Amino acid sequence: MNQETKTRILDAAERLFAQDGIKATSLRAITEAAAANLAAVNYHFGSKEALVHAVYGRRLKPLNERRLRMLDETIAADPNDLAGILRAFALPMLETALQPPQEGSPVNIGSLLVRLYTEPAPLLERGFNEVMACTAARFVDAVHHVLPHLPERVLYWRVHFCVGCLAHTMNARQILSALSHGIIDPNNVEQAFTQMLPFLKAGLTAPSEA
Amino acid sequence: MNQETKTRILDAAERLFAQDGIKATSLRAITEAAAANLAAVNYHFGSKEALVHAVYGRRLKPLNERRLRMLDETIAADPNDLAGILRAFALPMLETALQPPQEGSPVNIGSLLVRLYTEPAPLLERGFNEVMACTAARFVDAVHHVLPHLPERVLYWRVHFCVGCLAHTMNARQILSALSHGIIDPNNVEQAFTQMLPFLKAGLTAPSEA
DNA sequence: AATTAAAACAAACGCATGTTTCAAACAATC
DNA sequence: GATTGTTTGAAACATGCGTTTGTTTTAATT
Repeated sequence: MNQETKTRILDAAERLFAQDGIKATSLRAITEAAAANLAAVNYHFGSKEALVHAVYGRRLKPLNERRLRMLDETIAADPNDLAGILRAFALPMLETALQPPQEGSPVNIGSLLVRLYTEPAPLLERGFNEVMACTAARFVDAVHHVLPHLPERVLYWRVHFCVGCLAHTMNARQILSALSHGIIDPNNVEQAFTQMLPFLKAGLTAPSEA
Repeated sequence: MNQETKTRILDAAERLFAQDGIKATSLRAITEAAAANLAAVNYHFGSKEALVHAVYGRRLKPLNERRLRMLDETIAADPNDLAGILRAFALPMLETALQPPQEGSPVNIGSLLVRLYTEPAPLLERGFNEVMACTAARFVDAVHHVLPHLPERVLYWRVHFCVGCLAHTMNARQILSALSHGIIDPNNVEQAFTQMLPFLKAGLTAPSEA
């Protein structure tokens, strides 16, 4: 069983989905970029939708597993280490999102993720959302343990804002580059996290009005 | 000169673009929703791309003008009023993004905006980006005046994070709803702003590591 | 060497898209 | 009331899409 072509198609599709969107990426573009025949997608995956699922499935589960593993380790060491929690929350995402397209292609998952939530849609219902949602719930719990005084409603809002910061940092890189007149390199993982950490920490621990 | 059909098409296109995306919305869907003939789009606007420009042009400029007017008023009253600056920055956006589709349809600009930055793309280059970018630059200046000690690099990062919070609040409403098990209404403008304000304020004024 | 399964291939299918065409209906003006 | 310019209308255009088909090539097995 030769998986080589299959992998080439996955890599090409992943890159093109992130770049242009799922609906806007044709099988012809994918197979051309993968140096494969047009019919190969339907042969190896069955349909375009099945290919989409394969593309996401390959990346999403390992990523969230890594985030949860880091979270568990942090909590085991010190359940009140808010910086560590935020590190587990953000760093794996930033690494896979900002890293320049590596050899072998763990390509920009951030751009890939944003498609999941903005594409016309029948994808969101179909399962991948759950994996993200349950990871997010774990972080809500972890933050809640550090900040037990926060009303539930405030907690949810603030975690939501954290997700927004992270998502925007992963996806709107050219905006940051333009906003800063080019003096910031939005692909610098370490800098992104170093800047993000105090911002999120302060936001989460801010005095709550209600 | 009968502008009625033209307006009906703009309204329908705006709604469908926000809902399904630009590329995924066909002229047939638009003209059907607008109770107009298929050829009407090309007659009134020239092409689909020109229609897209018309849809955005109608909403984006007035919105940013309102934001800048609020910003000017705030600064005139007290140039160190960070909360007022953030209010001018976020509130007009939240109102047009979260408000349920009103009569006459100042429809969800948030969803519309996110399309601008995630759709395949030749849109971004074509001008609308500038209007948003120059508004953002004004807010950078305003925040910089309140927090003159912040290094430039840190300032840009933090404003970028603020944009992320705002964008995510406008667009990922179903995520917040799910995350909070339904106890938060993500369309409540006042609550969104009330929660966002202390978060952003604390994030912007946090001690900076570098 | 013959057989068989896996993989790649070129070609075509039916369908939806943006656009164009040209005639019909309408409105306003002289 | 005829004429002119504007707006609608139905149909067709070419193009690109996802998918299917039948055949050929490749690789492994007997």
